[in-house]
Amino acid sequence: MTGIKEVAARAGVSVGTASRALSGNGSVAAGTRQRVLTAAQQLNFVRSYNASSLVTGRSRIIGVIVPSVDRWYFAKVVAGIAEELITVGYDLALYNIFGDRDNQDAVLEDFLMRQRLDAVVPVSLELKPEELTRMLSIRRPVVGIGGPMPGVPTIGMDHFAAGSLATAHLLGLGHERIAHVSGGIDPYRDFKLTDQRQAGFENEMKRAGASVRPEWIIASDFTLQDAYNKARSLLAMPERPTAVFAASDEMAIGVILAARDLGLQVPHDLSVVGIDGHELGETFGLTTIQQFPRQQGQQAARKLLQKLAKKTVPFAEGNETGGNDMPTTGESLPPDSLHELLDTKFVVRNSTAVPRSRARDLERQ
Amino acid sequence: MTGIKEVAARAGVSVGTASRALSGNGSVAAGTRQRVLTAAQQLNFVRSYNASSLVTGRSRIIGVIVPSVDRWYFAKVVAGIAEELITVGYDLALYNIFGDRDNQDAVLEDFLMRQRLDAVVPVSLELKPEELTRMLSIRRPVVGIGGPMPGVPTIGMDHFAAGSLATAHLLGLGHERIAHVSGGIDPYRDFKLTDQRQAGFENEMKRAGASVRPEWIIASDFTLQDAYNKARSLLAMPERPTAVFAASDEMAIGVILAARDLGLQVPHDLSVVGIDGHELGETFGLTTIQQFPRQQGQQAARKLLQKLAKKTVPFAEGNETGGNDMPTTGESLPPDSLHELLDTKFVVRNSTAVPRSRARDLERQ
DNA sequence: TAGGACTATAGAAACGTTTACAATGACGTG
DNA sequence: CACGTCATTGTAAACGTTTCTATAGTCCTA
Repeated sequence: MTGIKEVAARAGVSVGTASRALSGNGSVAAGTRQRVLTAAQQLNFVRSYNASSLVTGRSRIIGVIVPSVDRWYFAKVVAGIAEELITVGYDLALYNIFGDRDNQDAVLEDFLMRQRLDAVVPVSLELKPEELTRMLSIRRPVVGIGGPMPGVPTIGMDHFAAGSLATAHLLGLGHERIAHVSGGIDPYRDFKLTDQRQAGFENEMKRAGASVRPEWIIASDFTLQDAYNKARSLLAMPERPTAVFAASDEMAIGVILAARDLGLQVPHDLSVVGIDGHELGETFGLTTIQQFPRQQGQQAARKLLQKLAKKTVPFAEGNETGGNDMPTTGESLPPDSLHELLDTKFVVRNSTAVPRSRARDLERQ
Repeated sequence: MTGIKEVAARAGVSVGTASRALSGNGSVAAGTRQRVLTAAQQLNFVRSYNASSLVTGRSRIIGVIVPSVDRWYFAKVVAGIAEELITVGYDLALYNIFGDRDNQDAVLEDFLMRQRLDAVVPVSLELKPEELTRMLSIRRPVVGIGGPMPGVPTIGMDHFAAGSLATAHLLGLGHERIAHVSGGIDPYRDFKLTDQRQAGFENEMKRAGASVRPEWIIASDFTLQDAYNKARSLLAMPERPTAVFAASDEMAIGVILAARDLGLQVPHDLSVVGIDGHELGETFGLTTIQQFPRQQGQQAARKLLQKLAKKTVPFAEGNETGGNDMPTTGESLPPDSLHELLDTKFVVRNSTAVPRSRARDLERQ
């Protein structure tokens, strides 16, 4: 194993000088640096990250905690973070929680504490206050993705606004009997996003004077399959909605498939809106509110790297500068400069239309 | 920062003893161990992984290299590996190549060399011989997932057998005009799996005396969207196949959707088979050959951990013992004990049936 | 009871870097 | 010309563990 000692020896300098030449810290005469560099190259020297981590206290590893990498959203987020980190030579340590609280606790205890992470990106993690405290106690920068976390900068989208927008779109087309498929069961039970999207829906309905029927609020789990099954039941009822707002594209497509299998025509018999911007939506012509998880990941990573750059690593930040010019879509969330909302894009395709009854009325005129 | 020194002091022992008590290596009196343990707990001690990595030479980090985490197969594989590693306290460093050769090179150079990985899992990586040599030169265990790699143990499925099986199923139903949608374009151009699945198809067709029409071999990219588009062209032709074997479920579903949109009935006008076991397949009633990427990941991880357990880390292994009782589905690959083939499961649902013409014949009898 | 085989412990030397400190010399300024 | 400043370098002390070596004690057996 060829270490920095050998390099120094070959270049005829001390290890200190060699280290300075190699790392770029401290001043080294141009000629000397060159000699060290070529010596290193000739010896095929690679610096031991362990050793330098030990003394510098920074590992160049960033932890990413996700509920489940194999879900569309999380996979994209991880890809975004990875994309950003790879360019600057940081490693990405992935912790997959599987929506399991025990796992989550284990991860928080076992890994975050092992001083080996320079920073952490919790994504869509619903932490209890004491867990949050624990996470912050490692005194490393934390940038979350998903919902806001007290005292932690986060990147996300405006769920309430998205719910409102989707609903307003349907109402605007003339729909009054609108169902909502939410993602609130099992592993995602206490995800705030579910409540917020639903709140946006209900709020908009109320504003328009449309009634929200409890039996038309369907709790699903973000999977196409489950939404399909539940939509079949819903749409088979004697009285059915003319439109469905699903809290995710996958669920929306489940609804579309269920409708098709029941012989209903989308959008004429049933309009469907989703949220996400899932690739599947293109093929199905799904009207949706696109978010950009990959960019959320990138943005979080950039924010983190920026924090890492200024060596000062505060425990928890009261308030941040320079975060106030962000696009705060709608007035749904209190202006919290810690929680950065990324823009979404409303994409109207042909899964939504004027309801059949209304269309007849219009023709008649 | 409370280190092992403080713990030792509080327990009234030397650091050596404290280390032995905490790590479980070497002998420590039961009472002493207990005292050390409680001291550690009281001081909230957490061992510095950097320091111990430095001296032991093992980092407890395993690198996983995937083309793109946000693809179904890779996400599942990563989840499987993560699941296995989390239980034994290993960290997972994720390298997302994005199907980009430059990135791939950068990763190989920058990361594998940084002695910080205890082992590497390349998944579906097509390496040039010199790259393979380089990867093995880090003298750490390597277990691949996907195709076989010379000198490296790998986990995968039998692509040729799957191609044969899918085709035989269609032929068995009476189909003769069968098209194949393969996954051979752009980022996946030189994936061996594409060729093998196609070879299985062609071989089986030949055996049955059915003709393989070049214009019915469609190169796609594993995405639903692209397969949908290409299938629309294919199925709109005056003469069209009665069945399609797609090299992945996502593409198969793209074909089904295209057929539906053209007014064709699946399975009566068109039978479709896929490969994968994608969850979407359930909703579409897709006949498919299931593979289990998550289990492939787990298996690879287990194999790796096992290698890691016996400290001896060979450079490259000529041959392995204990790997010969594996399920070698079909006679498609030379029996190579390094390449472990995991079982697949043929799931017949209702996207395949006797072709309409044949059905009429049968009725007539 | 003497000797050997263990067990439990302390002490100190690694592991491979970075960096604080000190020393040297060159250069510019009053 | 003397002195301060600055750039360059060497030396050695960290960083926080693990593990090797040595020593003292304990127990068993011949």
